[in-house]
Amino acid sequence: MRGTACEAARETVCEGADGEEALDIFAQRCPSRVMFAELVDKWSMLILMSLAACGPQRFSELQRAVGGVSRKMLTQSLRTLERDGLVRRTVYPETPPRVVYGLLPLGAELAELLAPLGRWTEQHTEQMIAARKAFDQAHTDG
Amino acid sequence: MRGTACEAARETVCEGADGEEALDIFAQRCPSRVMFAELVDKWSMLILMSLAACGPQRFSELQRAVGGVSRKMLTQSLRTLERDGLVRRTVYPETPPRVVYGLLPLGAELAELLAPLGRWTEQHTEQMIAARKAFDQAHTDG
DNA sequence: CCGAATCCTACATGATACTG
DNA sequence: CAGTATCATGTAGGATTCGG
Repeated sequence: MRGTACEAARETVCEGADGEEALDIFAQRCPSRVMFAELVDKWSMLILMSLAACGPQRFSELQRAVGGVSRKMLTQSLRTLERDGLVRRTVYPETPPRVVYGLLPLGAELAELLAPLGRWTEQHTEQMIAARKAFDQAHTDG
Repeated sequence: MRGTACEAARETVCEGADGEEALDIFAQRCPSRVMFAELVDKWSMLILMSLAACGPQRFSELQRAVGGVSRKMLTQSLRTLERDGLVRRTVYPETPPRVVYGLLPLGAELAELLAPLGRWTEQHTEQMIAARKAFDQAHTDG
């Protein structure tokens, strides 16, 4: 509930001197907000969901699984996920090299929250498109 | 589970001629993917979460609640949410004008999936920052 | 096969000023 | 108060090329 007073001082520097629990994604400069902004990235979320649904995958498998992702964005997103402790990168020194990405516990936890979001989107896409169409028609008389 | 074969043809045009259930956020050109990419927007998600946590709010209240959002982005995000049937905009023709935004059922549903995501982020921010620090140190010898 | 490094463009976003 | 319009710009992200 974000505390008792929703309209209260939200400009708290997000980390009180003594009180804990001060991390707040609604606070502009809070580390939580920064992390949140990074996590709610299209590619990162799809990657996590794919790894959760299909298990560890190679780079090229992931690129095929996540439709439309470029090598650059895939690499970049995987790096960030690895850096934050969500994904583990394993290199098998063969020739040609084989690299496998898998979820760490932290990433698996997060992926469990993401899956419902993905399902919900698929199940309500038509409804939202219909709403959009209605909205656009109602505003045709501009 | 994304069907049985995870490595199967993901390039399905996302909408079979007869079969339903074809909406797939992993498919590049699927309407679901487009919607998904729109929904996982930093500002939109924070707005939905704020409305869910604090109830209907005025424009300026929302701007204060969602730290760092500009009027432009707030307006733009609210328009999209309204267009997609997630948020309702109510104008009270007073002077000065009063405009209140509230969740429609569809938006409330989605917000329920978003709240855990926000909490999880706040609860694991420190852990991710620690992982990041460790990662960066391990790669200092580059 | 798995990336890193460059280059380059379009769009997202902020800043600012104006309106009803 | 609640926007809209315009301009400026940074950067996300695609295309391409090179390396291990």
